[in-house]
Amino acid sequence: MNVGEVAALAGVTVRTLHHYDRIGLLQPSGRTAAGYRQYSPADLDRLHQVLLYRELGFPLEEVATLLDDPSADPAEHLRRQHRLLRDRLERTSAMVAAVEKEMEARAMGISLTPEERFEVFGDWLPEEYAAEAEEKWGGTDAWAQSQQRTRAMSKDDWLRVKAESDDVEARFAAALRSGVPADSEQAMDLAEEHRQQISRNFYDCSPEMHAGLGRMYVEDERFTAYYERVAPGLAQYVSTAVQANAARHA
Amino acid sequence: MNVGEVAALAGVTVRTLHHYDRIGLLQPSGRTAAGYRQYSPADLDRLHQVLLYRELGFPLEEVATLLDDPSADPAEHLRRQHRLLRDRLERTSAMVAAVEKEMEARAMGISLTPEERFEVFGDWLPEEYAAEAEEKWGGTDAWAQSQQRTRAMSKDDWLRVKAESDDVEARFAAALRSGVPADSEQAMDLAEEHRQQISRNFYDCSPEMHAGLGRMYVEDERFTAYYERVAPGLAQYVSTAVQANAARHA
DNA sequence: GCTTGACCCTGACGCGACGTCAGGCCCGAC
DNA sequence: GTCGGGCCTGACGTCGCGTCAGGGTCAAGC
Repeated sequence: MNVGEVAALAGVTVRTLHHYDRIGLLQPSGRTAAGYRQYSPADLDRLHQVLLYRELGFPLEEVATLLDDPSADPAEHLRRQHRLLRDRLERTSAMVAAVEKEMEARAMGISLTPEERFEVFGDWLPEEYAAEAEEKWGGTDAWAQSQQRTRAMSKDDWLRVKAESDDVEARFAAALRSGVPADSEQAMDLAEEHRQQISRNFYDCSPEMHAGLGRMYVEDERFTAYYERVAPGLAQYVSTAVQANAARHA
Repeated sequence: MNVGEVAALAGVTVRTLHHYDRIGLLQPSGRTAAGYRQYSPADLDRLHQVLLYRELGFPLEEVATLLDDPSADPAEHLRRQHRLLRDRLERTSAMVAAVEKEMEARAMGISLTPEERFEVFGDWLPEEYAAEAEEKWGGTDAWAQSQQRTRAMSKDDWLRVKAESDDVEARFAAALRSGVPADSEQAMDLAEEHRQQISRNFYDCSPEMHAGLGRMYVEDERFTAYYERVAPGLAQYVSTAVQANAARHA
């Protein structure tokens, strides 16, 4: 195969293959009389490895040493790639969860601290700054800001949305008071209503996402506090109902 | 907050913040008399957005236009980020699955085509090259190569491993012949043995991974063919048993 | 009040991984 | 034989910073 074909197959540009050739990362095993690069199956194999490691963020030079290490068999590469990909999967889900949390916080008018927001990034040097920064501007105008931001919605819209969610919360509280089990059909129906309300007014909320939110309601104190202010025990109640409802939809 | 603190909090270098300042992507809202950069909570907020979009692969200039677009409220950013992150999650799982498939193919001595290997990369221009390249060197020495590669294992080791898996396959076939249901305890025990064999000899194979392999045995014709050669109906049988076993372990 | 060490500033150059011409050769189809 | 598409080799440009160099700032301790 010549460069153009390989490039098309692998989804890279010809220039990239030229580059890999020049830096010695992937030298085609042959050339035609006219000097055309000729790639063998083994070359493609190597290219595949290169692209995987590149995708995983390795600098090309390191990729070269990895692949040229004679003491590393292909199975070892696969195991390493597998491990790294799973790490990445985990990190990405953490980021997804963080974004979902932020969305829900906005919807409920709760504002997160900067520390939390950055949590999913750096390579976490914890405490240290946490306390210090908390001091520095823990109780500023964050709420007002958050409120103001939601002003993609008009004030009327916002009031309507607020009324809607107040309504569901009140009915949740009533169910809790009258002893309706949190995993009963009635409670699950309320949860479903809650989910659809979020989807309509804020962001598309799948049952799985909703279950995640449910867990958060009891794990994050601010969300807990939000519901506990409506009625004691409500956070746990809503959490259970929401998760039961998600299980029902699975 | 001054640069050092922000950098530590966000997990970036001071130089990065300098850079973002100069290109106008994130200009701190204030300076001290001595010229020290002073970052406000709103600045941190913006930095957070910047880092998210950057992580998602946007060039900084585009990030700036996104964030400066006055017609885009924060909720829209969250929705977009959420969407992009889920795409990424999907792509990463696809890559994980591809690596697992490759590992299993190696373990079973099956070799994949280059097209398949690259499938998870490019932005897929399908057919077109597929047929052509298949022609070009569909039936080369790939098998021999693959065998040779596994020579991180000595020949003796390989024979032992092969004997082990032949044994389990034979017992699967026997169970199938004597009418033992594929989701019976007996079949699941065989599946579990299969899983542990893989883990011992090739790579750490969780029940979920094993279930994925099980699906592949009936979805990919080459894996199907492998088992069908041992006994007709065995691919489906093993697949069912493996998935049942995985469900039992969940 | 003065030193000291940690932190901050602004250039300015360097680098990795290519993108993007420019100028020219090659090759199969008509 | 010529024409369009593909290939070649420089060589310069770009993006997102890393890495000094040379110099001011700030709080702590003496």
